[in-house]
Amino acid sequence: MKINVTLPDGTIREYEQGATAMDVALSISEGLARNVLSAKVNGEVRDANRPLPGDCTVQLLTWKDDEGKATMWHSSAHLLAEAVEALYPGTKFGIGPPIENGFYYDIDLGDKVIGDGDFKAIEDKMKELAAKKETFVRREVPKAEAIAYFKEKDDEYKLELIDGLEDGTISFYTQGNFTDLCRGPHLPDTSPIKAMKVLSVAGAYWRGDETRKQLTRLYGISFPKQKELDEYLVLLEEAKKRDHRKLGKELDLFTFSEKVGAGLPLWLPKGAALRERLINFMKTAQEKSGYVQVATPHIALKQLYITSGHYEKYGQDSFRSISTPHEGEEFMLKPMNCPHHCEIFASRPRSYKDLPLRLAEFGTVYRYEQSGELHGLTRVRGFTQDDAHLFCRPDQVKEEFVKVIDLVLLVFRALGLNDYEAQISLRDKVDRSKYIGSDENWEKAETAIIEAAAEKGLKTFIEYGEAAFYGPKLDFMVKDALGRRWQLGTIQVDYNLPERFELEYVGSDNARHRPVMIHRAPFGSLERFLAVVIEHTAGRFPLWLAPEQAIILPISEKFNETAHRVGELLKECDIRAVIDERNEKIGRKIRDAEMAKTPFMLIIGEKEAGAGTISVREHGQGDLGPMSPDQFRMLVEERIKASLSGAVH
RNA sequence: GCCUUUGUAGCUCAGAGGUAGAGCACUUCCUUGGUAAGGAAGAGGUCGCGGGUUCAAUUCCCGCCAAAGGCUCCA
Repeated sequence: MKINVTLPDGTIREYEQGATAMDVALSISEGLARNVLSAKVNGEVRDANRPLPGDCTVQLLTWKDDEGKATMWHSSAHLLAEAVEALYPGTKFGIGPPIENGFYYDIDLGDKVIGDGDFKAIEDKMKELAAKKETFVRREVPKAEAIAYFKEKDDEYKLELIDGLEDGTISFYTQGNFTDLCRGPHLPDTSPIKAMKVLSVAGAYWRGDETRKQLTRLYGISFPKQKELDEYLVLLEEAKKRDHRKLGKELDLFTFSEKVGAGLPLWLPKGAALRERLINFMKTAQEKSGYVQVATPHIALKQLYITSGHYEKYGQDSFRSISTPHEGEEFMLKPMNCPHHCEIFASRPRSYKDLPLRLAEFGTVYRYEQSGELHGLTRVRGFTQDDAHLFCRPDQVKEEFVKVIDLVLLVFRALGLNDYEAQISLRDKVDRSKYIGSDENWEKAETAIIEAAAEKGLKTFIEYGEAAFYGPKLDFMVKDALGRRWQLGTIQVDYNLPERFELEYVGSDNARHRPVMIHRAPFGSLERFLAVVIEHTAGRFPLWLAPEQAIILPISEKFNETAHRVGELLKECDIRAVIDERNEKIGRKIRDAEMAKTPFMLIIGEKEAGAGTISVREHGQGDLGPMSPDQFRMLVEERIKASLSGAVH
């Protein structure tokens, strides 16, 4: 009896009954067989050495495939566990899955505390075990046996996991002396795991539940070649160098003060200049798109948030309300701008002819994040949103969505964020009880979002059940220069607030209708967005955004006066330039300007002063030679135009 | 909030149970120089804050604050 195996290229090969994916690989080439980590059989990832189920399709997975990596890392997690058990007998094990970059294992070490000083020993043990080329043996076990095994080991975590499994679907994997409850799949043996590193240790609640015991989580990563591990470690170093907290300090962008409070960034002049530039950029773009600016105060009566529903939902996690000398009067720091904007909409009767009404505000909001949540500029307690609320008729949703997408893409282009996709978050397919708003409106909005995204040619994926209870949304996922993913730019449809604030407009039928509200923030928050921009550009901001576009470097103090004249000239053509008048040699001034990542250095000495030119040096590029100030102006204009190309409409 | 780690000059970091050090930055002077660090001198720290142990604490212990890596949640 033979079985037919269909390969991805469509060829069909014949094998003996009981053949494995590894046999398939071997029949193609030995080299391929060496690289096979697991295999996709009829679309399901399985062990490479597990017998094929009969006629099937087989896709061999190697390190090049995400699933292959996942197999490698999953097996590495088991290897980590084996090493930990060998070093710390009696350790209990939670779960140990592969993740986007590597793997982790949650363990309970009892009273033993593990720190980074212990990593080396664990890595050495892992290497020792991996080199033994231990086979991963899969075994299906009856539930009773599985329970007995982990009762013996006194591992309550595994027992709890088994408790949730059906008899007949339980499998164990064993490599060397370590046996784990596991669905798999795994590598044929431990030998492909050539280079590994324990990266960090952290606390993690069992099953992510704050009320349950906190386990020790060990993060690690592994590679088939030492060189790849080294490269990965270099990438981590690069990420560290680009860390916006570090660059923020080095480039004098922002700071924090214990006296002011955690999570409350203080913007220094250069950082504030970045913010201003982003705000002006967005204001200009929004004006073109028919937005109007509004302004609202930083506090409002608590009742406002009771009306909006935010108090009930988030009141506990907000700043405590502010009381006044007046008995019973309470204000709150505003955690969002939408209720205020709703009241602006409601301030007078609205006609369908007024819609869409697009209210925009760079509104600073305050939210009490838990202390452990704070992180540089990406997670703060006070931040400024490039917020706007579009009040429109249900039939206008799609058109507005298209326009907002344009705005988001404009931002991405202007900052060189060219790798992105959009997540369309829709209702749960089955359970619709948790959503408010009529079925008809939801369908209209969901279709509108899908169509708008398609019209703009966005690369999208749909997530069912990810919509907010008050409406569907579109979120942009952006990859930065180091390939890290960020969620930026969100557009949300909201049926809830217009309902709660009883917003109405008069339709062409002279009847009252409820408007649909769209929340949108292309930057999200200026703080978080700048953090991403800093890390994406490594502090080398696009010319249009750079706080200082040029620095004038006189060769000696004799030319400071000429430098000032040039400075005035540049100011007149809106080029932001400063002068380094220090009593230092030119080499020193250049070095400092390079370190400060100033885009252009303009050198002025005897030659230039005589010829009425400036010698231009570009950051990271070197000397561009002498040119007239006017030529330099054109160069700057060209560069800005190029970096905003397509961004100007 | 919880777990692990950390907190010494503006920055990066060394150090030790007997009340502190380097480099850079800063100030002054010399130098007036051509594409990534010129030279000299000087100033600068209650060693995160508060308690405890000790003859003596910045060092050891406890508490708090802040930061880092995670967990959880997110309008």
